[in-house]
Amino acid sequence: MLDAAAERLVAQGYTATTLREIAADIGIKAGSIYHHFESKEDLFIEVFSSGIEVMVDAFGDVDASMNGCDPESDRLEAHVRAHLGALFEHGSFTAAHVTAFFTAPEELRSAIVPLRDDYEHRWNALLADVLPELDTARLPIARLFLFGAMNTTIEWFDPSGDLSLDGLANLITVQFLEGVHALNLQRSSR
Amino acid sequence: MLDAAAERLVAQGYTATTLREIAADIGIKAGSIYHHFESKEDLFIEVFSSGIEVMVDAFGDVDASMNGCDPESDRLEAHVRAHLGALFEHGSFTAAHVTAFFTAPEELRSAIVPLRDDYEHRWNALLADVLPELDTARLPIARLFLFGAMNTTIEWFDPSGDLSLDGLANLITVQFLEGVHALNLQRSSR
DNA sequence: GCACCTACCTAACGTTTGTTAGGTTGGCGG
DNA sequence: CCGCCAACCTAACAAACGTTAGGTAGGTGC
Repeated sequence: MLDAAAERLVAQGYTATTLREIAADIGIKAGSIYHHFESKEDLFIEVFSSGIEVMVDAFGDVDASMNGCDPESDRLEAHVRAHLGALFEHGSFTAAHVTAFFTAPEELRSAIVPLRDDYEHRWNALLADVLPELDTARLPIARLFLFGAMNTTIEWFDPSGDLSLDGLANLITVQFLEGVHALNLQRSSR
Repeated sequence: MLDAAAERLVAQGYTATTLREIAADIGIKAGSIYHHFESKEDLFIEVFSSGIEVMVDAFGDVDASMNGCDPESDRLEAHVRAHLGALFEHGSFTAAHVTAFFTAPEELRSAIVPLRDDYEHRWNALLADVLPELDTARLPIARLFLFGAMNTTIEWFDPSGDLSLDGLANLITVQFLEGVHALNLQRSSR
């Protein structure tokens, strides 16, 4: 049922997704949803936080399997791969979160923001490790660049096409790292 | 009225934006909208195509003022600056298009897609000029990377903050160009 | 076999939505 | 001064929405 809700979210956004549709998708009636959730908002809070949980878990797995000995760029690439994996390989929860979060009402969003912040802080810490030469004030911007590159892939990337998820992760990582590197050179030479 | 509709679109998405809200914003009643547009869908088709028109006009202005003699990287940066200008300096039309397009029903979207394609083709041609060494098969992906970087700025960039739009355009352009350059080196050395 | 609980259903409620038919106003052209 | 038309209004319509009250089927524990 959470799965069905997530898929509808990706396709239609929050307001356009009706409880009757979700109920029909899983073969029950709309009223029965209220036996499991208190309200529509409550249901989608669960969907959105599951989306973050998938990302956080993927992040933690990479952290556990690569404890510092690899080159930093490989570590970053593994995390990029994990984030893309959360988007494309673990149901629609993360995809729903990335595409539909801003279509949800404000009250719902503010219940989710703390979880989002946690995930973003982890990435900030990671980027501070990988890019020690980067001005800390520029760190959030660098993260937003990387998130932008990763998250917009759901609008065009096809996992069954020529380019694999591994390949895409490598593309994004190299493009990002070299870009930031070039920016640093440009700034320090002025 | 189109302005009011665009602002609501950015804030709430398609389905959550009601005709009564738009009417109230400009001081009329909902029924009166039908004197100017045939339907809600019709109204928002106008909003979305205005959003593209702003982008296309900005693109054309840059093309007219920089006819080939500048270094290609400056030309690209000018186009990036123009795209960001369309997002932040010319009302909410383009912003509405970028944020809310996927929240609109399919029938509406398919009426807009041809205009979108036209704009994307222009960028493909531009990138082919600026990056002649890039494999043409990789060109659409490079464009999507660049679009991702530019378009996600509406979720975080504050034009009145420390970083100016000129500065942001430079950041994105350098990051993009160097990133693509590095990817080419990596591929050709294998 | 009785009580109980979970999971569902039916049927409706009040509200809001896009939309429409018909009426009112004010200004402009002749 | 009359006719006309654009721009707006009022008032309602059917449909769809989230939500709720009350009822039913089936399984479990005692």
